Amino acid sequence: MAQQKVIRVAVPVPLRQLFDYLPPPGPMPEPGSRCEVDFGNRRLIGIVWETGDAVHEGGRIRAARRLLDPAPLLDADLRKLCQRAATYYQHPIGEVLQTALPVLLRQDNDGEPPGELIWRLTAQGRFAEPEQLTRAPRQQQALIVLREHPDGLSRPMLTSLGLSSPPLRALEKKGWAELVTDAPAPDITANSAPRSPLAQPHLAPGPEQDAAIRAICASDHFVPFLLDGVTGSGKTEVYLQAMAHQLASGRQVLVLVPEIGLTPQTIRRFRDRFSVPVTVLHSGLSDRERLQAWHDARDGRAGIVLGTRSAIFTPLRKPGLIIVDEAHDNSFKQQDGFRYSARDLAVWRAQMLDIPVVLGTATPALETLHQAETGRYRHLRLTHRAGPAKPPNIYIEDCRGLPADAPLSPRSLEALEKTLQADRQALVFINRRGYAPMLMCSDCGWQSECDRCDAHMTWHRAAGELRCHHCDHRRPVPRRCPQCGSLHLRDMGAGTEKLEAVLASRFPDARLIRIDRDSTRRKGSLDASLKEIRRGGAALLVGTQMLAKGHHFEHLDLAVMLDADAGFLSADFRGPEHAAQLILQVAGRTGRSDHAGRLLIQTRHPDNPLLQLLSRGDYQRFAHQILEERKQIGLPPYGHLALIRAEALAANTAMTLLQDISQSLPLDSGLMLLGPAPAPMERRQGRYRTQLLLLAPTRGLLHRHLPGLLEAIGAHPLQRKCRWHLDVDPTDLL
DNA sequence: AGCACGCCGACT
DNA sequence: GTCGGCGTGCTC
Repeated sequence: MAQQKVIRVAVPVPLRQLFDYLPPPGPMPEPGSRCEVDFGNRRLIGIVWETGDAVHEGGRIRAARRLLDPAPLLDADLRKLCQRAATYYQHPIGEVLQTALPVLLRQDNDGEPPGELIWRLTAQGRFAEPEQLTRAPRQQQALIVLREHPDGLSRPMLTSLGLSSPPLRALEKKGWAELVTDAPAPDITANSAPRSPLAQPHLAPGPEQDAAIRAICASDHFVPFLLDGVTGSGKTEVYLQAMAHQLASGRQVLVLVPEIGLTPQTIRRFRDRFSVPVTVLHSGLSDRERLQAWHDARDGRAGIVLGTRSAIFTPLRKPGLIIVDEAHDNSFKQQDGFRYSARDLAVWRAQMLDIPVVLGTATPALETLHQAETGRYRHLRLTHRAGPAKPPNIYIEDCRGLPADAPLSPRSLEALEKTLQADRQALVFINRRGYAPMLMCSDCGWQSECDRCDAHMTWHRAAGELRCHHCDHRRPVPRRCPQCGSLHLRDMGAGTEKLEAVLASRFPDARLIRIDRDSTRRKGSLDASLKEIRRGGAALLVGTQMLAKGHHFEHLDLAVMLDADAGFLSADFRGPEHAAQLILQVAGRTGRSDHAGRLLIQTRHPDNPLLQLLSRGDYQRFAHQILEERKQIGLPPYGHLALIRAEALAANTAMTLLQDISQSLPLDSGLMLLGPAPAPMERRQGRYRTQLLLLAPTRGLLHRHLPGLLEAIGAHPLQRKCRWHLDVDPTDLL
């Protein structure tokens, strides 16, 4: 009898294997198609991963129920990417696919493009006059906008124009507007008459930009580029011109940006330059919109796909180029579940597609820089700011003599004052929300500690609460010390809220704008603040990372950075690298075309040689210094890391598990074990956390040991009492 | 991860 | 006498 044919299915369960099924009735399914299968006593939607011959070793083989897709949903390239990622990160393939597919395709949907929903005016609405709506300004605005776009507008477009649903619904009720399904846009990769993808002419590139553009456009095969350009050197213009080259020949471009970088300004810059459709994938999309975007990309209707981390899995009909902007940014690494690096996947995907990939940044991750310097990536440098702009000046402000309760030094205050007097804006950057990071009793020494974490609770003064920033546990601020009843409670340190108060009393007439997660919780309030800033005029901005990343402010002359020391003193070996990237990013936010900006770094370690290098704006030398240190101890990029974290409710469970596991490794393997040791914050959200770090001189050695290690954990009796995961190439060790 | 099976404590 | 606690094992 001939061998029975089976399909091997990737099922959405956390198991590192495929499951064999007999093919469902009908045509033999192709890899990449979804099918419904019985699994245990559940029914699941899996992806046919491969076909093969049945090997019956006792295990029964059930028949798949039905095939959902007549043609594969995932093309061969995307399957290869997912497979490689599953192997590399040792993550269950079924869960990798959950990340790669839009939610609606993980379910029993027909997989057909839904057609885009478009708002447009009805015949009646076209004769309506905005003056009739003076009492409903939002509806009036909606009516005006829709009048200007007779072909209608999609919800994402309306959102980007600042229109929300309620006023549109109100117009619909009046019979003036309607929601219709749009006819599909044309496939831009099809062989239509060649036309220019440009809606606006390019800017004239400088010599360095020109060289970079030529180099990228000259490669019609896989070449990884590091576009290493200081802030203001015009990386975006390089992207745009390289993109135009691809778009003109009917190829698509995939652009990845950090989570926080997907701002309306960025999107507008791409939309303004090109006449081809720009599809934006951001967290605000509904499942339906996400599915629509996925199809637009796959069917070639999207010329440019712009998105965050997970956009790396977008199918492309005819891909020509991949760009990763701010490629050093940590948000490209997923920090839970399937912990992939979208930056690394971008390079793999480009390699599989045999197309160029550009990693653009002013402060390359040391891994990336090392690849460029060893010749594996092509290093394109933009060393000058475009136009007459001068680089920002960075000053180290010695704060050793500063009293503990004064967050700003006299010199910083003076600089802020001068900036205000010049009718310009200044930013006070502090990476800490709330009023004060802890409350303390002057009499008995009690401190505001979280009962679930080894951390202090932050005083949020306006909210009248103590909050733990690690588990979000909240409680009212005690009036008396909970331990001794004393009334002498005082706050230690400063957060954005206190800075705001300090500045308000020092500069009572100044306009103050605070931007952090607390002040921007309400929808639209971030936009309102940004608008306020862009309006110009003297102002003091107080903010966290949120303000430092992704936005450029025209009127900002000065930045003061308050807690730069924390990064340099961090237990994470990448602390200084990340601190440097942040410092230069903040510095880059200052200045204007004819006037150099200024950054004051307040520090209690003014002699730190690394800080000295940064104050000269010399990231290259800073990076080489750190690379040299890493080389000595074999840390990345000279060595390769994997981290196993485990946590449990009881104090020693996770530690015992990891100890047993680490003993299962051969001693002479060449693998270096660091730990198991308690995590830097051992207790978090009521769980005790332990970690085991594996360091290997070669990637191969590291990866050879991972499957066995995971198997050992899976077989361990304590495994069920622990939550655990493996992080390959961890970026944050804390 | 789910989900069933299985074996010991306080209830209609 | 049963409902239900979560330990253990399995999923083609």
